[in-house]
Amino acid sequence: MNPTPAKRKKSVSKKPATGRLHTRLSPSARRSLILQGAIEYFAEVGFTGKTRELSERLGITQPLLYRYFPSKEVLMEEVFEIVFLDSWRPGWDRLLSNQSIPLQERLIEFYQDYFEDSFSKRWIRVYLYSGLAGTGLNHKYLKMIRQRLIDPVCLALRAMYAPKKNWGAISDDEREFVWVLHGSFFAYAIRKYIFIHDTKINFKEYLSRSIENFLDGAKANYPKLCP
Amino acid sequence: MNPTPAKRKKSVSKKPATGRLHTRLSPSARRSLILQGAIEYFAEVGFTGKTRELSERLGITQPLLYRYFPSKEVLMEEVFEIVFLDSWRPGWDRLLSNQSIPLQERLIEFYQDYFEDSFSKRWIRVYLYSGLAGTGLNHKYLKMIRQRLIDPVCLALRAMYAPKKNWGAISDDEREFVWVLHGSFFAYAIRKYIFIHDTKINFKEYLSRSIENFLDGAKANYPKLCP
DNA sequence: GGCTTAAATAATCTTTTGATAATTATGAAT
DNA sequence: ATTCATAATTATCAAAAGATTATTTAAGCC
Repeated sequence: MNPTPAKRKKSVSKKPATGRLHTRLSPSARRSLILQGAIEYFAEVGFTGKTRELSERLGITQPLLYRYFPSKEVLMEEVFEIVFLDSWRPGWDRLLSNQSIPLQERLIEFYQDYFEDSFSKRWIRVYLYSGLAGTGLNHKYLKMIRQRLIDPVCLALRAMYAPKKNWGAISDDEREFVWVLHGSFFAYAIRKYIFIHDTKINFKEYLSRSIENFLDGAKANYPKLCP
Repeated sequence: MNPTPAKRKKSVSKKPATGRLHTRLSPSARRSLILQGAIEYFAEVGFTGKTRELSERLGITQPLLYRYFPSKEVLMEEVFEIVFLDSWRPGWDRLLSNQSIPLQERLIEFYQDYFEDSFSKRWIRVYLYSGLAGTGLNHKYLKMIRQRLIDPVCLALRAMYAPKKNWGAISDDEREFVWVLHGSFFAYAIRKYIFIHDTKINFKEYLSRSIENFLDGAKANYPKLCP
């Protein structure tokens, strides 16, 4: 039996300067702030991150999160959704299919952007955490990459190296051929940002060299994929 | 105030067949069993897995884990250690440097093994969890791969495609060239086992095609890496 | 078979953390 | 300035999960 129910320490206001104890925002503004903070936070610490810590960073109380998101899981799902699906620049579709530029240059430009946006320190952890957590979003993401990146590159390779062949629908073998390139960059990002593997290379040179090497191989081997 | 301290239900023995309530093993035997079970368990569910669940699988009580490992973290670290460092078959060193076999065949054979052992459903999650958790083991692992795989392949590429050039020490540019191949397979494993991406391809053909494509590119581009 | 050691268990503690209920106080409308 | 709807807080719950203590019991030894 506790003798006295241990009176709580008087809470010290975290914004002492202003007279207001807290700011009152419109629901949409607050919701958006929370979401942005959550992306930031989960990207950094992973999805085992704690709601209390998140709220602290946001400068709000933990229960307030629950006013805007019914559960941590729902909040996480919205973060996934944004990171996975809203991270494709619309211009990339045009770029990748733009036949007036050599494929090599298209790929270099695309991957320079893509490393800034997606294969970045900011996102790469989210991808992996999401994958490990087994959310269904992975499939949506892979499907998007297939439709907007893999398949267009397949078509470009056909046009470049075997334009006269009688190709049917794009096969999984062709797709895997292109995934090799994409995967090698994905793995590079993991090594760099997850495994913290530092190398003294010129990134831009690395990029063009990898792409050039890929295309040189493709010239010899992609045509063989025609049934 | 609870009226009566709620007598616990009489526990039902989980091994009812035998007369013994539990088996008594030597410390080393029990420890080893726990470690094996932990590898199995954490590989399956990740390192957010629960000690209670692990103990249940092992057919022992949860506190018994603490008799052999002071904390869950220490147990996890031992699992990492085994998975990362004890997973290199000694024969691979000889295979990769065996100049009497074409490099292409050496690589195919190596990666067939490596996909069985390391880039397997069993291990790939452990790699990623360990990386995300930021254990120091990543560096040891990368160093091992560099010394035993990347560098030997670099030397083989030099010997094959530019034997007369005057190479110095292996450069990071050369290493990254080879990491592209390794990374593309790593990414393939992640797609397959983490993102559960199913493709209808013949794996062995995929493997040889990727390696062939890599080597065809290397023939044209690896010599350019000579300073 | 009885004795003893320590392997193993049962019971329990404690901390962490997601979530809810009750209360306060902000800022727009009047 | 007063009112009032609701944004935000304080206080609290409840379950989960790592860890500890006290007790039981299996197996080697005489």
